[in-house]
Amino acid sequence: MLKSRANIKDVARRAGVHPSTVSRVLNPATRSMVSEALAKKILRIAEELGYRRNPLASGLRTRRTYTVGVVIPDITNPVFPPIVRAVEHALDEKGYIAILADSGSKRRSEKALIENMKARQVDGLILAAANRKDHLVDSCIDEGIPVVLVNRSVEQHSVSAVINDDELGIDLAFQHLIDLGHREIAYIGGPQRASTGYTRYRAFLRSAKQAGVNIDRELVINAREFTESAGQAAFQEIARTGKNLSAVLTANDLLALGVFDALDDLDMKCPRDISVTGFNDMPYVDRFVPPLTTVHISLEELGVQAARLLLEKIENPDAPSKQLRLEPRLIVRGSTATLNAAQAKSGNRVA
Amino acid sequence: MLKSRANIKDVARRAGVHPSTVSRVLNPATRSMVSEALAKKILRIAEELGYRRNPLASGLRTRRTYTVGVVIPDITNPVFPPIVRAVEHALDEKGYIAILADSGSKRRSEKALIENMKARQVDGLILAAANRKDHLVDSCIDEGIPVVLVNRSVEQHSVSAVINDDELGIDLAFQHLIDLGHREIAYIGGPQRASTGYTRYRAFLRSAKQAGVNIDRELVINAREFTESAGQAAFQEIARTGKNLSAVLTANDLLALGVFDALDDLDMKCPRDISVTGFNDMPYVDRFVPPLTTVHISLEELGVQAARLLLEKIENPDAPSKQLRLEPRLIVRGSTATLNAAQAKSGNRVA
DNA sequence: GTATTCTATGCAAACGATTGCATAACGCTA
DNA sequence: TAGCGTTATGCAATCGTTTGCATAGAATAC
Repeated sequence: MLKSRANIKDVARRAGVHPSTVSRVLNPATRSMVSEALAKKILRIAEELGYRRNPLASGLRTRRTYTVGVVIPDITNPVFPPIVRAVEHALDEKGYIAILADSGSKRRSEKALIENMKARQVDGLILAAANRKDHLVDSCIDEGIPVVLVNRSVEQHSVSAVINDDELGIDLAFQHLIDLGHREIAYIGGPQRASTGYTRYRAFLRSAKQAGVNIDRELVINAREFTESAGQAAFQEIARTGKNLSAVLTANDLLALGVFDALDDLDMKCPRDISVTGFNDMPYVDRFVPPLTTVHISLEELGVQAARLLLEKIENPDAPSKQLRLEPRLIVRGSTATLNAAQAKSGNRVA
Repeated sequence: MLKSRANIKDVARRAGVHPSTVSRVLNPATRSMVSEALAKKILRIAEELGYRRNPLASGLRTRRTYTVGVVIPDITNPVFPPIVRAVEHALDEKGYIAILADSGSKRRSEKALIENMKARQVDGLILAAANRKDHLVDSCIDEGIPVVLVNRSVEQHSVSAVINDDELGIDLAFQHLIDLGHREIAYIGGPQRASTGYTRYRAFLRSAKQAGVNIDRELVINAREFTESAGQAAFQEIARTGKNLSAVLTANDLLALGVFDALDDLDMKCPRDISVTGFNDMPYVDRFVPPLTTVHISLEELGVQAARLLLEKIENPDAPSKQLRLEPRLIVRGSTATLNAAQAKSGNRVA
């Protein structure tokens, strides 16, 4: 990195003023402290020299770096790119940059990532992988670092978050299956340490109860991770019970894809033999075999609102934390179908 | 951001030494300048206090921020997340962070993004959206900023890049179609300002010439962008010619998806009526209707090597630039089929 | 014991930008 | 013109870290 860029001293030298005057002119909040004629002259010279403030330097002094750490569990999970893009664009509009960290599945690594970001004096953090009980989130709050969670919440309610109405989403999917005539419904959920996994599971049980449908607990499995392979394994486990079922409601789209894979292995067809629903409406699920019926959440809105909440928190640290709950909707595609006569008579003994 | 973190002065005070001594101990390259006993004491205290170096401060002094700018055109294009993840992981292993910028389709915005990164003294840039003639790349090189291009190259050969052997990839796809008996082959390419668009187009023409196949130039269209909608529009334009064809070779997977959409609109089936090939093997193409035959490139390897090349360039700025060319391979799935008798007889007059 | 050489540590300045305080300059009034 | 009040600008220190130079202290040789 060559020293080829103009700095404040260069501008000051050419304008024949002190660097502090240049600084005051370049900051709109202090510009009125300088005479208008001189301010104009300084602004012109700064532009001629292509001067750009160095946020490293100013951040050292002001403790504001215009930097936000964005920690996600897996950028290749199609749910996250739209979120990240929306976050990055919203931050950029306000002069902030996003430092991206993909934590993978290792929590220890995430601790290091966050420490790294703290050392760099990030102005705040957007976290997409918090656990319901999350020491990392706790410690950031304790240190006064603004934090916003995306699509997750923690049990400590003083943390800002943008989430979806998971209860409504699961209920929409459940009612859809009921309306199609399904009664023997399996559930494949996600890890219970995540609020989405926990809330969607409880919502499933409640929807069933409210619909007066008796759920066979052997048909309810919470997978270790929200992945295709975990979904596949969970369905295989359900298949081994030999129980009757005609539909599977899953806690996210990747789990549903895993169910598709398992059905392929068993020479079964969705939705002919088993109807399947997902959650998230991640990109491209409309192109799958079959196109996935799923609960749509607005990924972009998640990102935009997360960035907005965080910027507010940065500007006004003492303001109370907010939870924004977005409303999902059901998108019916080809993975769910009316319970047919053959299914109703013998069920689908998947063994 | 509260001032709650230990700094070098805190460590020095507790150790009873000067801050410069602490600095020397904490840098492995200068540790031997301090006595072993004192070094051990300082390291222990630094750990007790949870000290972390602040790269903003050290970067100001040393002009090394351990920060890399990563500029991509669209994080929601499934080709990029695996690349970004690989980049981010490789950088993280060496103590660098990735500043992510998603430029969208606006070149002006990209100029601002890069200027923003320069102001923050990034140690280098990884660019995934360079044009063949690219003033932004030129200016970075002129300023001595290390740059590595991903999946793109520029005509100025002194720029480091990780690319794929596009000629081989296109030839593999072309030969595959020839082997299946296709002779009336359309081509939908990408923007010619991108090296991938240009090189794949020329490779298509050359493969046809070498195979002794006469290509109808009305069946060759280079789209404005590498998007589904551009691919769809391009195929619609080809359909309007009323020319016979039995296969479409596209320059990337998104264009191929656009062709799928256009075929749906025309009540035609792939591969029954038209075989289609893509390029990149982006995630999930194996789940589409039909599963896409495509040229596989290793996205993760692109990212890993880009990060590696850049780190080398940062460490050794005067070393000659390198181009790394990765070998693609064909993945045959369900979007291509043998030319059938009915097709061969009447061709597919798509009008 | 004294002089010389080597080693370990401290000092001060640098990096780029900001800001509280001091004061020079300007404007107004008697 | 002198005195007072206000405004505009400069000064110096800060932020956290690094590093060339100076020198105190230790070790060695005579």
